Amino acid sequence: MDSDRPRRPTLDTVASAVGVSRATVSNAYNRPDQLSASLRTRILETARSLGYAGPDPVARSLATRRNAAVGLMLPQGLSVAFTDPSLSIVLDGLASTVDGHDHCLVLMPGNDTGGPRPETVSRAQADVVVAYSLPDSAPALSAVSARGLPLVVIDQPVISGTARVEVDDSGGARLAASHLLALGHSRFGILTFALHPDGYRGPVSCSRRASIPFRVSRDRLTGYLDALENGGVAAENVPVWEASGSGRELGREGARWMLTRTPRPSALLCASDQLAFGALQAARDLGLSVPGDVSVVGFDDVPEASVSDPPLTTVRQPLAEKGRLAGQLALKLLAGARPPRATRLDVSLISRASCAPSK
Amino acid sequence: MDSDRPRRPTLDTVASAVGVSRATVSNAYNRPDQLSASLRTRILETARSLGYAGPDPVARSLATRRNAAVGLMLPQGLSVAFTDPSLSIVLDGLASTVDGHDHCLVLMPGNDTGGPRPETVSRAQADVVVAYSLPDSAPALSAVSARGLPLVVIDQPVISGTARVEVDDSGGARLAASHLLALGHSRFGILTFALHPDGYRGPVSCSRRASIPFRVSRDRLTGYLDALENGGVAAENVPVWEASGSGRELGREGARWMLTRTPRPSALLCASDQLAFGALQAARDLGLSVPGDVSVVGFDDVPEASVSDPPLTTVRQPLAEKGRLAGQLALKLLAGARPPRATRLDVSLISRASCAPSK
DNA sequence: CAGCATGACTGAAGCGCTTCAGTAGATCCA
DNA sequence: TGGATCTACTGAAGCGCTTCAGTCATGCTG
Repeated sequence: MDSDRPRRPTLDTVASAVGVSRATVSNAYNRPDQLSASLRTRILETARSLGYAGPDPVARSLATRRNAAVGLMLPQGLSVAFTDPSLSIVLDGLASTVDGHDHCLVLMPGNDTGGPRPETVSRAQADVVVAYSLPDSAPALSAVSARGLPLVVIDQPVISGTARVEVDDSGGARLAASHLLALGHSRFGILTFALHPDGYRGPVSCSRRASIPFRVSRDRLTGYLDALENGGVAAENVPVWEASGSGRELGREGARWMLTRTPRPSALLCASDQLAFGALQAARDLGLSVPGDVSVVGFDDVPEASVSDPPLTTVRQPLAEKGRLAGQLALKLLAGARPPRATRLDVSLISRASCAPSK
Repeated sequence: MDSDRPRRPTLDTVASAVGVSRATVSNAYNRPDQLSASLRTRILETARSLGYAGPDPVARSLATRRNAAVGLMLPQGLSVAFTDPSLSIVLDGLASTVDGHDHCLVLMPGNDTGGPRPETVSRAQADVVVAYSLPDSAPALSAVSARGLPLVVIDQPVISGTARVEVDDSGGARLAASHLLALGHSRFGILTFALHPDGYRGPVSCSRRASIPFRVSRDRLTGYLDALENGGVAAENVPVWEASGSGRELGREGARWMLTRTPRPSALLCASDQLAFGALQAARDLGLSVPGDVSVVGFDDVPEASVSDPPLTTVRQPLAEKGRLAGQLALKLLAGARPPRATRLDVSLISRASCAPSK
């Protein structure tokens, strides 16, 4: 307020105000043991009175070559992403791990191409990146490796040199399908979320079932179909509906289609709990009883599954754990560790009231 | 493992490989018009072949003194935050605006104190910060001003020198309450989300109604009560339940309490649609018909409100617009604009099937 | 009291990039 | 032909901080 410009104070400002070297002021903030306690308080007080808010994070990052930030790449825009409770839970595990270690989370929302733009990636101030369920060979992935940043992938296929945490999706799907087979069902319908990053929603043709870039969708779908084949149900006879996302309304739409077909399926396999909740609603809309007229299985076991009407039979995966683990891996890579072999988390079938024996 | 890692190439590496100055390489990336097209491609190709992924974002930020990142401060951890669809929508508006202008979003999740830790704030590499519905006088807010960063607040009280976007919460609440009064109701119950950042949930005592630090909760609550007083219903006779957040389950719990009181309210005013959905569920649990036995009004008008069972009468606020506006304001502040006066968005009552005349 | 740790602080070399005032040569116009 | 104007590129000064090899008193040991 007195000099030429209201330039923000820097380390130098403080240093010369106190009459010490810049290094000492830096130490006051970063290595309290390197100077006497009295000098330190003097420095900190002067800093406060000058309106110096501590070392500039960017300059610090440049000097230390560390950002204290982990980037998160999402397959879609944020609203789509956050409407999905299973993602929220994973994210929360990730964020709290990362925040607990004084690291920030930098969001890189995806767009239509199934992931963040490469430029977004190359401008992001992060020193490790977590990719959540991107389609195979998303451009964002190569952008990360071009920058030489360590990468943790969640729910993705193998990319060499990266850490990975995943879940046994096809095993879980088989669990679900086998459960329904054991209950005597023989007319099935499958509700899945996006198989391709093109926004399509509707019945799934054969050609569309080939070369699915989203690993999770692919594994769950093939898990269902494999188990059904083993149970004597031919894949051709199983209608599949692809929703463009995992929203409840999308599930409702798909289930409506499914439940108004002839013959009507007696059991619905849903690739997520959200889709299953939508299916529950669709059944209600049509005056069908669950599980009286139709059985429904979900996937994820989000908290609401235990209190829905009826409570949902579903495949549990440890969502929070997944996020936490990804966060820990990211921090380890940051500390210089080599990427460990993939961690695979277990799934299990949680049987509730949305399934009943076939009549 | 820390040994001779091949140092990443820098601008210098590329410059001397091509045989030009560093400035020219920089221009190749940032000001294509400053050099001949042929030289530019030669530089870019050499860069690629050297494995140079473009200017380092941190160094660039230091030199330009801009981060191309906006920070977002949230009142709570991410899962709580993202479970709330209204927040998701706001966030999406914000994120897409910001991403569309090549800016990243840096997340600063809150903790128990009702906002991010001050250290998180002072280390964040953002050059403008958006605060979403923090409690009055959260420490994070002073941390922002200590750093001299421009600030945009959403749903907050006035903080001088900041931009602000808000909604007429008390007006909306009055709309909702007046609607029910007009339908002849006289026994009310109010379901609100957190009034204080202490995790409490349960009935709200008088002392707790004083000095509520969350502006939104405060305005909606007083809006309801004002309108009811005007309609001849004394505030003392209106039970209020405070949920610790805005989750559906929390609403269900509160509504159960409300609907099992004697006398039973004939109308429930809910501070969010999520709480209202929970109330719908609670009514169903208790075998009560909505709106036959009890009328329910929400707040927000999230997409699901139009398809719930029954469709929800609610107060609409332009959520996506709120986020978009906040993003635009942030970008403007970044461009050097002075904080404009607060933008207040309109609300309106959307009448659906969850309310009926009192019997 | 020589010899030697120890504690407290400093100087200066970066970290990788942007930017701006120049400069050298080519082009143009009269 | 002689300036004026362009075009294409360069040199060097930062941006604000960390860090590491010193320096210099001071206290401790035998």
